[in-house]
Amino acid sequence: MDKLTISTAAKQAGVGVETIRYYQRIGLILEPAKPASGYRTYTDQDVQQIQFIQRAKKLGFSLVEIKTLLSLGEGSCDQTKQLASSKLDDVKGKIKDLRAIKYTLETLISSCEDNSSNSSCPIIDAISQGK
Amino acid sequence: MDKLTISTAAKQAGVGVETIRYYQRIGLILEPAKPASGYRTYTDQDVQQIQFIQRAKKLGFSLVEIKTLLSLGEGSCDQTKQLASSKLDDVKGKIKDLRAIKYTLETLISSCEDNSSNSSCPIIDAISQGK
DNA sequence: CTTGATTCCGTACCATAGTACGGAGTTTAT
DNA sequence: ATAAACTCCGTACTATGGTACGGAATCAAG
Repeated sequence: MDKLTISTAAKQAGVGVETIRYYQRIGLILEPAKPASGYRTYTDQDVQQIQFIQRAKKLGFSLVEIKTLLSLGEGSCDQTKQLASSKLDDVKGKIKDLRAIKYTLETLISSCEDNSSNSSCPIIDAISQGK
Repeated sequence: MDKLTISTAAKQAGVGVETIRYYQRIGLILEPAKPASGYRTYTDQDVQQIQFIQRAKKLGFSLVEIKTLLSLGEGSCDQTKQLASSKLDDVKGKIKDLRAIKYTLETLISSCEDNSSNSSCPIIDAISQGK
């Protein structure tokens, strides 16, 4: 089970053909050499690599970061760990920001629930006044 | 203190001139009428509206959603509340996703700390294997 | 051997929220 | 009154992660 066409490889990796081409365009994966005549062929390794990219994406890594991850490979555990740690910091920061937003929205929504007036809106008022 | 130039208005609202023009282009705010000759003038109300937009952005609303918020105004508290509630749901969903990512990253990083090998990396291995 | 599906490749387009550029007109300061 | 600074306006470009299009080449099936 090697020698896949691009559409078969895409199907196996769970992405679209255009996504593979896009990854090739930005240098995230290599284009298999083109045979003298005919279509390029993909291997299981290629599929694995695309799946690696998809899983790294789910962890919040950007394609640029994933490029670094791929270039580091197995042999640079320390640098890889640093990348993951800085991503973890990002994630923690985002969670903190979102929790503040969540709290504010909850407050605004409940102030709206206590509102009997039909000519004013506490949410609009609050945003207008700078909270 | 009315009759501001665009750069004064921008400064007061805490945005760039180009941001004001951009908001006008997408119909988020109105361009003041152009006097027969000379520069358009902005009022304190215009500045207030730009600040409203900035505050709504900080709550996670997109410019399209803010457009709706502005068109609803004071008189549609119910619809405004619905918009805020659905935004709250978004935020909660994002927090949940980020917490899962945070947990995974923490696990990966600590597995890296226990790693003495210099020829393999548990993070890379985990992403390769689909966790 | 012809038809239909696939591939290849370059280029353009989508959303989002701006930022930059360039030339012409206007205003302000000296 | 002239130079510097600001405004106006349209258009293009930025980043991110793809998606779409169109024509030519190639492959697979009948």
